[in-house]
Amino acid sequence: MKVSAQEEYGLRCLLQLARLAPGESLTLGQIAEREGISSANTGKLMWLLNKAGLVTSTRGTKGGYMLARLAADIHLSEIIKVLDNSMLEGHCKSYTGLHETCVHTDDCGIRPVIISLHEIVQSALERITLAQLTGTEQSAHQALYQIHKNSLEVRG
Amino acid sequence: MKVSAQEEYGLRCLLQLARLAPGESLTLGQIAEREGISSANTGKLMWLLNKAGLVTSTRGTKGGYMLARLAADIHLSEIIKVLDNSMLEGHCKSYTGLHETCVHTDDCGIRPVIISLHEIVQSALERITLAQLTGTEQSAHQALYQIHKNSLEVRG
DNA sequence: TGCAATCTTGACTATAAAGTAAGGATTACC
DNA sequence: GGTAATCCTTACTTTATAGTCAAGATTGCA
Repeated sequence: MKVSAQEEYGLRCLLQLARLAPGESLTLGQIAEREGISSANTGKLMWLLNKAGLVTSTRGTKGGYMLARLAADIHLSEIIKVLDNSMLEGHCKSYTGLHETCVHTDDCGIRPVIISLHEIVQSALERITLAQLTGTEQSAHQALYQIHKNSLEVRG
Repeated sequence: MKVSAQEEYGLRCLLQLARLAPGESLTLGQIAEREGISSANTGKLMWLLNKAGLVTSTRGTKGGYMLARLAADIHLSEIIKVLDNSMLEGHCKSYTGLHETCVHTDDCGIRPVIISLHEIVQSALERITLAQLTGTEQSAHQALYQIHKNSLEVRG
């Protein structure tokens, strides 16, 4: 259970764009340099983000990438979904009903756990926007920590 | 961000053992058959779980696997940790301080998010025991859903 | 128009995760 | 002791993920 490379670096690239002043843009090379990854790899990620409508791109000289919306309107849940929307694709195919001979269809104690985990993570990601991550490291951490702490307090 | 195959099937194998009456055990072949995966693969998973002290094994005729503790004393957090304890091993090596030239050391907006996500998931897994999963599908789901719902209610 | 800068696309390679196979070691039973 | 059942261990194969490369398409500018 880990954040994939694609998720992490894609999010990093978006964060670079979110830190720009309004109207500014960055080229592939600039993003790649700031993130310390190759242009080729960055290109692949930006293509995904562009296809999903999270960024806009312009080609040719003076081209580059910008966020398609305000950073405050882009939630982490949407970003993660674009970069790897497969958390619910369990290895047991019965989740999606595709594999009818699966031995777990009747008495599966695992599926509800995976579904609940997905909901918990998703609801945390829905509460954080790109804009919140552009602040200091401390403020971003506090925002998420608050969510975590809340869930602890209620249970006692 | 998904549950790995090793995590899912390892958990499934433990659940088979948790459903046994006290003193009963299952062989590799029996576990494999019930889970619909190969004996070879099951053997690898059980070896991991045995090494970590979650199950005990006896060799030879009449051998097999049992839980090393009561199912009510085994929390999902421990199981996941054994099967894939790498959620915090981010792709950016600055998380662990291993990669000193990482461009993100000073101004990393991502690390706190990953750390917080880890804490949120971990705290949910700490609240669920294997015993809770042996009940009906409904009861297990409800246990986790409650945690999720609590975190929502506090935020309003 | 021609050139340079840029994004786009598809095929390729490398690395990590998952799964398989086979022989060795241990135990129970006769 | 011998034999059959079982777990243990290492090496191998397959598959999925990550990352790279090179050629193509679009744009701005002289």
